[in-house]
Amino acid sequence: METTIKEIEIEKAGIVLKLLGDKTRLAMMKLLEKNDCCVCEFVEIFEVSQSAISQHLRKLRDVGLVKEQRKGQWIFYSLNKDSDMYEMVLRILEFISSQDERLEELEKQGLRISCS
Amino acid sequence: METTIKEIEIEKAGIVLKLLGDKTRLAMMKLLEKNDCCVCEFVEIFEVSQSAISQHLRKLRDVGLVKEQRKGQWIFYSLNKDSDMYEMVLRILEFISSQDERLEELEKQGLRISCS
DNA sequence: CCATCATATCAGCATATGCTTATATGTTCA
DNA sequence: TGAACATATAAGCATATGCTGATATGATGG
Repeated sequence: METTIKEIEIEKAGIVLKLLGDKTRLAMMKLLEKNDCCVCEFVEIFEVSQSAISQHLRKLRDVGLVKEQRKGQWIFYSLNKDSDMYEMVLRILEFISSQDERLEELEKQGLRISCS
Repeated sequence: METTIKEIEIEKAGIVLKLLGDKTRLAMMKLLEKNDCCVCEFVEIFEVSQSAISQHLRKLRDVGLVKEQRKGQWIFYSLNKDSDMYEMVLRILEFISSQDERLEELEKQGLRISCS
């Protein structure tokens, strides 16, 4: 049973692929595939400043790949399933090796608990 | 019947996605999905210099996404089916709208014939 | 061999990108 | 309200990227 593929204009696809073409953003998206994450978790996981994380998330949000949901003090990000690009993004992420060890590492350090 | 997906290290996938994240390269790859093309065809299709095309092709070749085959004066490029990335690339290209009108346009102008 | 065509490479430039630091905004809780 | 925490934004900088024009390399055919 073939699923129908929603074709995407090349300009739009190019924008999405460029976004995914950054190692940090790609890892963020792969993490979001399985777990919603808050900004502070990303900051712990990736060795960049909170500002850098925030800027990455904004780019992803600006093209509709992720959405945010505030929970009190924290803002949780998740994949935007309503995006035209969602299907393509999922297909791409299937090829990416899991990044969950990064989360588990956090868990061990007790850093994940802070946001839940 | 599910096909097994070959997972890719995130660094490597990032490199490929970044390459595909350029509109010109993405269109080139989409064209190559269905047709081998020589450099001069790309030059006619895209409104950039021969130098620019050559540089794009080099990048694609350097990471193994395409391969070249000389035929006399011309060099024909094709997708490299032996690449670790081939499967992922195909999956991505499935989502991209066809670029074949560009080739047909060439055909009309009689420019395609020159390279065959 | 030389002119011509096809392609690659080099050098330089303008713009895009990703990062940091500093600062602003928003939320919680005493 | 004010301190502390979470997140976003602004400004500035270094590097990456894509392009052009000039030139080099390689093949063809008289």
